[in-house]
Amino acid sequence: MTTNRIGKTSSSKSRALGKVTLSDVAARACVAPMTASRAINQPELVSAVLRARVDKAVQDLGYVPNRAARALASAQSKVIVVLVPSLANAVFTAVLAGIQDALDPCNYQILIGNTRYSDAEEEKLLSTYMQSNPDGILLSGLTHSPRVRQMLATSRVPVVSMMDLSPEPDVMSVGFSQEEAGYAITRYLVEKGRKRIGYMAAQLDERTLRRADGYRKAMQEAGLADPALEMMCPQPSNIALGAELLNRMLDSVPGLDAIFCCNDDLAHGAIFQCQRRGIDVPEQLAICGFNDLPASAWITPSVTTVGTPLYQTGFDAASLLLASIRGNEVPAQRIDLGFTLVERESA
Amino acid sequence: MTTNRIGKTSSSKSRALGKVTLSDVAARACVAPMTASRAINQPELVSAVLRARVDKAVQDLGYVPNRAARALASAQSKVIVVLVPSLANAVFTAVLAGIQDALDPCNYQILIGNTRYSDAEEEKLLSTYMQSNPDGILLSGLTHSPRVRQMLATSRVPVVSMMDLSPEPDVMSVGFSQEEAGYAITRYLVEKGRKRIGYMAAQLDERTLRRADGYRKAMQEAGLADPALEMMCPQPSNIALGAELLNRMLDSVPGLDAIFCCNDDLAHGAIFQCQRRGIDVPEQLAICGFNDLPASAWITPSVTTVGTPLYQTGFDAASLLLASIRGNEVPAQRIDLGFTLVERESA
DNA sequence: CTGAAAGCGCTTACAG
DNA sequence: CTGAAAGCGCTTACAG
Repeated sequence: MTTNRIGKTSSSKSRALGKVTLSDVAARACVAPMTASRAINQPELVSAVLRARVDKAVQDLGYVPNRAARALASAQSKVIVVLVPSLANAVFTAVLAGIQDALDPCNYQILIGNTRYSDAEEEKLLSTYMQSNPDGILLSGLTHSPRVRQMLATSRVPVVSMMDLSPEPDVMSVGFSQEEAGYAITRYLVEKGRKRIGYMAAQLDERTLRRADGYRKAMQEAGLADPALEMMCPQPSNIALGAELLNRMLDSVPGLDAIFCCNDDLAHGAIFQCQRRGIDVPEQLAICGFNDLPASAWITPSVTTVGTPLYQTGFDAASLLLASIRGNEVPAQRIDLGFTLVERESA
Repeated sequence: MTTNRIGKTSSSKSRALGKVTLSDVAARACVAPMTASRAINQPELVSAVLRARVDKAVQDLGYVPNRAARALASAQSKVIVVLVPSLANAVFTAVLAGIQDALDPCNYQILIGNTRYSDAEEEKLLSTYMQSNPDGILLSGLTHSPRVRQMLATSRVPVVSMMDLSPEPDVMSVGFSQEEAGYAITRYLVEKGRKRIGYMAAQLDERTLRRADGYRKAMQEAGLADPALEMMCPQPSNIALGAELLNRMLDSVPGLDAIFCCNDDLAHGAIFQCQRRGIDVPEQLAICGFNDLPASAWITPSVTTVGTPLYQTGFDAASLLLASIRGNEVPAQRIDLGFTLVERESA
């Protein structure tokens, strides 16, 4: 009941935070700091009486453990670093939701880094986050700069790559084959009888390029390949760019009758622009997207696209990382979550 | 050139991370640890000769500072906590982008917490993050649970609230008046001659409710108020819900000739559904959104909405927090960034 | 089940 | 400009 601090030991001398420490709790509970520590972190190892005294002291004093001190003493940070190339892109916020749900029960602190599709940013973020001695790292994609690879290697911290599958057996990865997905959707258009199928890509990150590989493979097999059909644009992907690139492709590619957009944003922009220009989709021009973002089901015409396991990728990648951190039998080094073809009105 | 570790002192006994420490660097550079620390953190205080020796040792050894140790010794975490109610919502990723840009040069570590619009989650996240002794906190919104307010008060950490303006003089806040914005867009519809103006809201977070206040005020002033015009739905906001709520409002509100949607997602869904049902927007039904998300300019009809200073809110809130942390003259406790009416085709 | 000692890796505060 | 000492708040490793 009483709230005056009996036995407060931490002097308010110099560097202290002036906060309640474990020693304060211990003093008030009349136990050793060690016992207070156990009562809080491994209560089953402490007798009921002392545990109750410590609990009460924690309450009375409003004790908040100091994470830095614990990390230092235990050499365990309870930090997991997640690096994504974008937060503006709904793709990665969906992945993040899965990660959060998987990590939530385990009391890890998640350090989210936004690399903005830049190797230099990734290096900078990683080297900063390495100072926190993360217990594990979640990375987007398979290809990284030499410096990043080196930091990862020397740190010996478990790493799981998300979004694509690694061919290397010792790399943990969760996602699906970007190339196969690109192949599948192109194949779909070919089977619909389309002949002049364009590929509209932005950002040109590694996933976009893998999808392009799949696209090319399908086009070659069908005898429809033509470099003029590819519109590769390094700018960030968004709706406005989709509209612009549609104009450009229409101008530069004679006979164009279908477009595979490397993501849904671009497809939305292309479809909106077709509406404005009075181009009938899919009659005159079939348009496909990628990732099946929420709007794709609602736009008129609704968007044929590739459904990708975004949330599940995050969830499974985090779970795999957790297993690896705990030294458990890792269920699989490589989790292929697959993808689905979502057939709608636009193609 | 040589890379064998002369003078490596950290024994690989028990708890150590087995990593290179400041002492290792100091030993290799033949200086005291203190000097090595200075050479790294305040190089201007160290002679050029020693600085060079330390730099070389850092390079040779691949030294990575231990953030936990520094935090503990200096009582400064260099951590800033950011709590947002959603990451799926583009509104908050835009705010986050501003925060990142403002904090980027200052070497702060950003801890992003997703409260999922839940007070309980907010409490849990905050109490976890408090263990990191943050130097500052960025919060979304003005209203928080008693426990959150208490944690904030006892910690004495600087806090800036984002998204709305606080009436209290001692609360730092950056954003704009949600109520005035709701009033302004409703007023706009009134002046367009609309009589039966509905309010479509989801999530029902505090901002949505303030906008409702503004809506009601405008409707009352115009003598058009009618509770039947309000569709308040606590579910999370998204396009699908916008479509569904449109159906419900059309069924339940006779004579409805306009809708102010509490955000653009809802407006998009409503417009898509109107397209499907063959309802002419804005001829038969005017539709307005809120926040001016990228798609709003591209949908047909393009969406009349309220442009809000999302990025700038994040940037200015972070800057204000930084100033407050540094104990600088805080330029203003309350930064009103205003909003704009974006007139397009849908209303 | 409980606790005294030592130490995690760094920085503050001081002395030279 | 440089450094020896002490300490940040906690946990490991050990002893009882």
